[in-house]
Amino acid sequence: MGIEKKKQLKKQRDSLIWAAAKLFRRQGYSGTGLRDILAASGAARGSLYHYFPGGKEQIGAAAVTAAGGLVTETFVELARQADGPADFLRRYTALLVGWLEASDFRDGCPITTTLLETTPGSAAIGEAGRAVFADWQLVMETMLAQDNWPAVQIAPMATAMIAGLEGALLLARVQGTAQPIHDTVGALCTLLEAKEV
Amino acid sequence: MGIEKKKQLKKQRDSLIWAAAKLFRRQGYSGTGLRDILAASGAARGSLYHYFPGGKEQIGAAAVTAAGGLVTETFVELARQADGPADFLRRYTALLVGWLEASDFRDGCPITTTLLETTPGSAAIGEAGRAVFADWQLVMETMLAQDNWPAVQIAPMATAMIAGLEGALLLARVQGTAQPIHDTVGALCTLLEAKEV
DNA sequence: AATACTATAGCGACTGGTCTACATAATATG
DNA sequence: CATATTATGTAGACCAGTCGCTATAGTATT
Repeated sequence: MGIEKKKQLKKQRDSLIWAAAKLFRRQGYSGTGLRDILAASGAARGSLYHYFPGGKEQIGAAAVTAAGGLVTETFVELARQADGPADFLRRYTALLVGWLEASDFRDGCPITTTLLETTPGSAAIGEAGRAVFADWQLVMETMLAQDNWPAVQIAPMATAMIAGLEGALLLARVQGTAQPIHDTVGALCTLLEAKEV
Repeated sequence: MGIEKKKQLKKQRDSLIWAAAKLFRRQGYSGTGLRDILAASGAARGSLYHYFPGGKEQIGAAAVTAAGGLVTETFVELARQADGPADFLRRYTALLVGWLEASDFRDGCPITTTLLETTPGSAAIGEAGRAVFADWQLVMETMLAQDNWPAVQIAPMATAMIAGLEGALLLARVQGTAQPIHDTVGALCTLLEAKEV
């Protein structure tokens, strides 16, 4: 009972984190005020500083960790279902394009903007971001290893996959089209299916 | 004489634009105040609103156009010197890594952060960004065409090159290492040199 | 004399952060 | 079991500082 109660109580905390993550994704870190987060989550100012005595920076780091972690979970689940890295990318593309179009290309990567704004100014947010990228990298590397890629090619190829996705997402948002994602993923898949790197 | 004089007078305007571009690149759009730009350029507030009656949004768009245009010029010059797209990427990588290390990974892409923050909120900045990306795309496509790529592959491959560079630059800044750039460019070069897409 | 440009004071709105008052919950003590 | 006591969490007023922007006075250029 105590545990469930605690979970209930932590609901306010979670609500704050997710409200912050959504707002940071759309308007960036500096462009989002604590008042926006408070209004979106319905919490009071006192609650925010109770759960996050470190203020905006701390909730920023928590939002990066939470939103990045959700992407990691999606990656892991998709990697489990997919038949190799190229199939993984195609499946993720389908999801990604769906989200983009549903939000009219407003919702991009939930951590990129915040990280670009706060690197290297905030050590806490930067560290959260590096941890997320490391998780993503691990998922990709595991997939490539299971696809029998030569050991020395695994890490670089995994990085190229993440970089390609991030860059394509940026272009897609700015241009308001999913085309950059299809083009970039197409190129990555060519590379992944050739395998003779 | 009149023309030169006008150029002289426009120096304040240019100074404002470049001060803005540098600050936006490091701290983002929302994170940079007009006071910062004024202080960095040495101009007075009145001058800013004289040259940019549209205020922050207008100087933001001008900064994107100017900084993006400088990158375009670098691309064009490098494309002229390089022996094909893969060589182009390797040469640009050398430059990029040099700039990154010289700034301790503080100076990334001069337009990415601003665009992510203001898309789709600001039509003017978004339009400036799309124009820059279109220029970059044209440079890449021209290079691929000269390298005798099949017509249908040219546009997607050009997009993938830009996306890869942008994503790698993001990862490099956050991780404080040039490795993501080397890895991503390596993968792109493999693709470019195979050509059997 | 007219135009182009500079300089600064000041506006209302908003920033992140602090502080105190208060409600609720868990624990301790008779 | 009932009542004190201490954590825990909520609520909002308030602060100094900064935001983008406007208005006005002044200087320089043509």
